[in-house]
Amino acid sequence: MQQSFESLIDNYLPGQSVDCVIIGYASGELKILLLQWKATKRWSLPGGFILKDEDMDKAALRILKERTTLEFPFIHQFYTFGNYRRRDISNLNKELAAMNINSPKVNEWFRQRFISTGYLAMVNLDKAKPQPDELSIKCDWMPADKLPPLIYDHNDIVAKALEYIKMRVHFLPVGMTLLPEKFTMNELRLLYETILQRSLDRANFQRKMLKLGVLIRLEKHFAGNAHKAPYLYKFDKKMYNAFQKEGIGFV
Amino acid sequence: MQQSFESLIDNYLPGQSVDCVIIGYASGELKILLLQWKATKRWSLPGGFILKDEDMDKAALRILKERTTLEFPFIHQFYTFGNYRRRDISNLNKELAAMNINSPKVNEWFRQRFISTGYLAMVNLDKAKPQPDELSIKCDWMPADKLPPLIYDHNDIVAKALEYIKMRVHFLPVGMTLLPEKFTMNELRLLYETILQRSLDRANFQRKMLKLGVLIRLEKHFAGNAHKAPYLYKFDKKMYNAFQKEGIGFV
DNA sequence: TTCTTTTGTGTCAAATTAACACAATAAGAT
DNA sequence: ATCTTATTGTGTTAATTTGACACAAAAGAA
Repeated sequence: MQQSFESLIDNYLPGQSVDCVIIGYASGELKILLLQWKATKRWSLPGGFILKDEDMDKAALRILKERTTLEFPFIHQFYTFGNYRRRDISNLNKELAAMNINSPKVNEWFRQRFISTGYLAMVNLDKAKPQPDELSIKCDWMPADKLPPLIYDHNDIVAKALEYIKMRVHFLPVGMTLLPEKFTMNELRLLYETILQRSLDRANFQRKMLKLGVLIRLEKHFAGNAHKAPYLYKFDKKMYNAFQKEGIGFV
Repeated sequence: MQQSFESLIDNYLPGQSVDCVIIGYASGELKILLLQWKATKRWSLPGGFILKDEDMDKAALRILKERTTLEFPFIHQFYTFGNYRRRDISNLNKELAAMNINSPKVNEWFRQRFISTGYLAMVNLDKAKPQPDELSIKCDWMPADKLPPLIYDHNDIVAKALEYIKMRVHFLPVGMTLLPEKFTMNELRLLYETILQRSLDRANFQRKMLKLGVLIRLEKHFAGNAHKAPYLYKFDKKMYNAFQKEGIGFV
């Protein structure tokens, strides 16, 4: 590993990184995909570097794919973090030593100042299979509202991402990649409530969503419960995409 | 200049830049501050580089101050442009030659790939005094809706900035730095119409703005016209700031 | 059957929006 | 002084949206 990363360094743009906030959703909770580093046991966002001939967006997609083995139809760049002291590297030597890395080149690489751009991706937890990389001990989903302390400014990055998705949900449909293919109106509303951190009136939410025109009603879903069976819905991809492309759909 | 920039290069983060979209407002038009380069006569946004020990936000403020000799109470980072081929440097040699720059170091600097973060600032045109720098022939306000072709991807950067301010104006007060200290309700509404690119009902706009609570009504303004004199208003800075700090004031 | 729980839709007041109305008024014209 | 013109501040009213709650239908268990 040590060798391989050292040899890769020359392919990357120095000083630039991408950090991905991968949001998943399960059992009424937003989860964030985190890595735990072998050496330090500290948690961080999955991130990576940009190849010298690679668009930054493409780098984000590549990194996302590496971590989740999924393709993402939508990713959202939400902010770039450029504070001088955003990364605390005071323990870098120890950390690299603990990883058995003694290459001066690698040391120098991580010692640089990095400006990092945050990308948000959303994924259905059933589909995403976290893949810890060689430097990480674990790769796990953690509840967004009680994350452990993360390295550098990664807690700030997550906070910005959550703020960003909260903003989006106010005027754009959200859920395509967070929910399974078919879902009930209740599941969709619970997702919205989780994102917005407040409860929404069931009746009014349903009316509003149906009126928007991004949902297609499917067959009923008999869950075996002793009560009326809800309809299943799926997103009307054309409408959903149209909304996404409109960008911030004001005016 | 050539010498001085060459000597400055070592102080800057390589591959990183900041581009500023400085929006001004006058006579019912949004204007963008542009520079015209001596050598190529081509127009560009005012931009600059980030000092190695400088926060990126601070770099944006510094660059803005250099161009306008103003302090900005608010700047807004809106997007980071990281496409591999965003800068066309095919004529770089000619351009540098035309500027009498033959330093290989400077050549190499501009030949790098840059990832650039866009910052938006808004300024009252009466106050801002454009300062062409040594490499620029002109420094001028141009109407936002009919800009000349700009270098690199700067037209895209402006488009993103205009989209961003359009978004902001929907849920945050805008105008503090764009309008003079005192203004009429009509002037404020015209600004909003210019940003949103559509007309707004005069009566309803007035009611809504007053209800928001960010305006303080001042004395009447007798313009010497043969009709009823309008009130002047100023922003209630406390309220205005509160709105800004709430960030994207959703819930 | 009856009971429990959840769903889809209904209702209705309150708030907001959109469109237009109109008297008040500043200053020039008569 | 009075009339005229253009613009302003506020009023009105219908249409639409929002928020809160109501209620019958329905699925399965008791």
